Amino acid sequence: MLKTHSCGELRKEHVGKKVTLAGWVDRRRDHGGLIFIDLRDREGIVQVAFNPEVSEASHKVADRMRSEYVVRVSGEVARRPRGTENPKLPTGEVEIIAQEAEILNPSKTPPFYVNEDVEVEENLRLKYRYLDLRRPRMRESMMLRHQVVKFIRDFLDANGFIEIETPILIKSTPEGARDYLVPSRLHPGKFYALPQSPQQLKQLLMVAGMEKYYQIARCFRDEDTRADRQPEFTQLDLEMSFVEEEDILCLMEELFVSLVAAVKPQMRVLTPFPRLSYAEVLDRYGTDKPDLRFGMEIKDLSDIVAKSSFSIFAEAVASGGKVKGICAPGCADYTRRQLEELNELARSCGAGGLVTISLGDSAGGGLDGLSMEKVRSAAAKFLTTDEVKEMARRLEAKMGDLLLVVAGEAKVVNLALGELRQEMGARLKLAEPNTLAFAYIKNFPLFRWDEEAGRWDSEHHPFTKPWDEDIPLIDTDPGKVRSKHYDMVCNGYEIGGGSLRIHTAELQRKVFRLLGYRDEEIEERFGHMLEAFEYGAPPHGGIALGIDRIVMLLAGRETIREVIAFPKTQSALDLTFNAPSPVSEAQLAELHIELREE
RNA sequence: GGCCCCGUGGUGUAGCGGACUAACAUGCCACCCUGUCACGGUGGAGAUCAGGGGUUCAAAUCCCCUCGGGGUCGCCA
Repeated sequence: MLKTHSCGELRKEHVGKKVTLAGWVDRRRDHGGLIFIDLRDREGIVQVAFNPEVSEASHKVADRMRSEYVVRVSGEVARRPRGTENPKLPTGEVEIIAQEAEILNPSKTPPFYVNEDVEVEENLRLKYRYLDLRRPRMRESMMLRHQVVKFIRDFLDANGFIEIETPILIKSTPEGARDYLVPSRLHPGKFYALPQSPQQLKQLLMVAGMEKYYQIARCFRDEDTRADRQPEFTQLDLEMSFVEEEDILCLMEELFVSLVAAVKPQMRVLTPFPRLSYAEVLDRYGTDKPDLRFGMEIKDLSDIVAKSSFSIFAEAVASGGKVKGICAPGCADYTRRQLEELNELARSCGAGGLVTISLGDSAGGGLDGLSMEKVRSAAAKFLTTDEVKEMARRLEAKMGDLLLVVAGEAKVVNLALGELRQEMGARLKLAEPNTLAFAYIKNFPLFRWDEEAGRWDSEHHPFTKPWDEDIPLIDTDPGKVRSKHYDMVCNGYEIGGGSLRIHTAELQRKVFRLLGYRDEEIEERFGHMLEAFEYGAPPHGGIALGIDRIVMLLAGRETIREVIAFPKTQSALDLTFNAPSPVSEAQLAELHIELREE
């Protein structure tokens, strides 16, 4: 090794030791006589003092050093003179008195600060990702990610799981997300596809008797990106045989509780993880991935205003819709402009509009003193004091609060209020950043009617097991069939999902038929699964968790790009390599591909 | 594909019709400086204001188009 110690590890116990360090120049302070270099490596920073009276030669070398030069320094670890210790550095009690120094490689002036944590345009960071990754924030992200994956592997190993790799070149299945395709050289006109997830493979591993499988699996989906979505991403994929739903949910709960305690002990995990039904979360939070770090629940007000002379409310109820609301605490003094923004948000969700009801000013106080003079609302003249009081009471409001009420079709009302709840939660900073509020969402419908295609579609995927008692409904009322699927959510993100799977060919075939596949299609696309299920497939189930999103939440970052070493842009470009790129005519010819004019 | 936001020295920002010959901070270069640690001091270089077109006596500033980036809806079984 070119070094005997790492910069970050040196403490006063090392005083007197002769050490050799190698790393990058984080900062240089030239005092004319004395030169100080903050030397940085992966583990941290230590100050090196170049004194011409100690070593004329190395002082000369230090004179040429600049930011991000790669240098090697030998010298003695010394206690810093009294009064010059730096409490901001873990190594701040000591410094290296340089005796020898060499520049291993100079550096151009970096295009952005490596030694300061300032915002830099993201495409510049991505182009020079190798410099960006030197910055402390990114280094911490990468280390955290490593610790998370390491912990998961150790945990699952201790619980009897074995890690098995599955192919990256596999078969295209037109259902689900758009596939990334790989042309075959040996089979003209045929293509492999990159896996969207190892779903079928892990089920076959259960048929194979592996009983407990997991994989840190790369998955590929050719769909548009988001802050929490990339074309390729990493899942913790796992599957178990002979399990019931709670076996998996409890195991994952144990995993996360111990994981957070190990890698982020300063974060609080709310336990036990609540199990909520899909219908319930839509009703109470307006989304299937609620942020449960704060309340502000959506309440049904339909019965209160069914007979109201405010026709928008009364008519919504009369035509089978709902009137629901949330309470924004302390927002009674919101300006017209602020209220209009919220109205706009509600409309963008498809709502006809938003009715806001300000309860007095921000003076606070109980509802007893509420009179219509203190109510500010476009609907004020149509509402009675009792109606407003009742609504306020149900929403657990007090004077000074703002009621946000939406009327219309239940689905739209929930969606709009869900968005408003999220928005108000963010504005009022109701979500504690160091808290992780996990929950399981269960009892999804198995099928959803696809208007466009005019047929039933799987809510998740066709291998999900229905409730036993609902199986007859597949023939009579598919929309009522409940599934054995569960999602794991945390702080408003869906971080994973799984299910118990169908393990008999008979039931699997029945589901495929409902989804509109002809028998020969079923054979062509899923024959391998159906046949496998005829050779003693055990009951099984599993879950897949988004590693990128989990690390993002643990790192407190806004996008998964912050926890991926080389992420892609929104338009799926890799700016470090400039991928995708054209290929030569020869390469195309070998793959039997001819480009067509667009 | 729709909608929204952003693009000004290397970096991050200010300027939002005339006082802009474009400001500030930092970085960079030179010189000075032996206890700094975001060292300090003096001086200097560095910007066709993303690109194109238009309105105007006058455009970084207003309008249109294009490009690039981000957010989001659709999409993500």
